[in-house]
Amino acid sequence: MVSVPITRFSSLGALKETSPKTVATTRQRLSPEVRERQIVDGAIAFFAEVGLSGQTRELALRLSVTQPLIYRYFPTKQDLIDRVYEEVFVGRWRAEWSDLISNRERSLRERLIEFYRIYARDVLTYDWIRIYMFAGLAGEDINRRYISLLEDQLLVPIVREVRAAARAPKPSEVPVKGLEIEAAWHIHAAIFYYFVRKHIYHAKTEPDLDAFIEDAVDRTLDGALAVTARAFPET
Amino acid sequence: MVSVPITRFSSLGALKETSPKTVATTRQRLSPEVRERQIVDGAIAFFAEVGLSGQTRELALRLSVTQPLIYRYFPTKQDLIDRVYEEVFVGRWRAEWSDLISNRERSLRERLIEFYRIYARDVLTYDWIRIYMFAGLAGEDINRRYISLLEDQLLVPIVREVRAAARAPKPSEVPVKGLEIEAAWHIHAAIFYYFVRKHIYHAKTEPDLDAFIEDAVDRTLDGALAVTARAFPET
DNA sequence: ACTGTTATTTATCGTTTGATAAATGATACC
DNA sequence: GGTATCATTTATCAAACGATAAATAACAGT
Repeated sequence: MVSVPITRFSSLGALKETSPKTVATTRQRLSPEVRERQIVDGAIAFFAEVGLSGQTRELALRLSVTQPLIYRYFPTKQDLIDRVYEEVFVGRWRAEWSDLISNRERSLRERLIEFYRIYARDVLTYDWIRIYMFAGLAGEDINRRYISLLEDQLLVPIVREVRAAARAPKPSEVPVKGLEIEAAWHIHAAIFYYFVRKHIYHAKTEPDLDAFIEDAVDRTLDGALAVTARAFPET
Repeated sequence: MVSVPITRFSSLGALKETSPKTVATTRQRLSPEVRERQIVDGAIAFFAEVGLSGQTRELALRLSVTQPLIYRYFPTKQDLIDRVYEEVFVGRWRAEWSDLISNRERSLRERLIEFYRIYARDVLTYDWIRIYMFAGLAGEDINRRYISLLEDQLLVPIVREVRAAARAPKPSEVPVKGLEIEAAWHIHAAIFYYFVRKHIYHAKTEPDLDAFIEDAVDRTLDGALAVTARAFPET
């Protein structure tokens, strides 16, 4: 009931050294570009932590900004969420990763290990995996679109390489079965689930990430090769 | 503003045939046990679908009941959520599943296939996997407790059996490494992730579940055996 | 058939929350 | 240094939402 005057201060350090005469307990006027960037970044971290039903007031509090200011930059909360989706999901996939998988100058094992090291570092972050899961549970089609991308750009190439490594016929000769795609998913699932346990369940995980990825690729690739070789006994 | 009288009717068919003289557009008085059961079941389905931030009013609507009635059975919404957790998570794990894994009268492959067929049917349902993920994202410790249970009752036994099948030393002789537990997680992840794709992302998945499970066990177990055998070359 | 019990509903409260309008003040420009 | 611009804040609204109190009616027991 009693409106307590909240002492605000910049929690972001010096974003822009504008006449630091006083210790900025006063209002801070930033350029729209900088402020928008700050709101989007804050929203990503905030929604990743508490979910997309997090309140704009609490987000504003974390940004050390008043809640209506957010509405100057984003007309509705949904607009902000859409921007977060765009920011987090669009453009994280690198086209060159398909080439990395398909480059037969190195062993498939090495290629997969290198790919998943990069993918773990650049994609499977705390923010990404949580927002991805929140979006999935909310029924957004972003997940399905991303899965389509993965199948085209990652899983199908992996199946092709597994076939080649197992000296099995090319996909152009013998069509890819659904279970072979699922097998490629197994490799992916091993890595993905590790980060689900880490970032969503906050469970204990193997601390040596490089060793884990190497081991995960070894085991799941061995299995995929063995079953594929068994399915195509003749060369 | 205008309070529209909502025409209610029993959407549950005949729960209890109490003098079906009229077609029950009137208020239905159930025994507390039956009503509570109905609310809990409805809450499980409702929260699984829309998340734990779903509104009690909408839940009541789905139950064809008024919102305050829920509060007669559960003092707060959190109490209802806790009850949902208890109902969904507690007691779904069967103690005999550990024995199933450890029973060497059959091949490990067969045991794992049978276990995961049962586990998929009894545990990895739409309701369970979604509420489990919602709870994880909300930071509930239920997930961590469940993971501890899984490690003790499932993963450690699997590692023991993999060691035996690969003619490697027993865990009592050579301690289990973190990566071996992770390898057991790979098997689990393959199955689990299939249902995440199905129930959370609503993505297309292999329609033949039995075939999928058999194949998944084949591939991931092959990999686990190969790496374990490689790690212990001598018998 | 009458009556007491209590399951259920109607009405409503107080807070939360997304969103808007008006007031304020920091900065750029002359 | 004065002034216009507009980024930011203060004040507030309306709907949503959890929760409570009082009224109503279904059923059991006599």
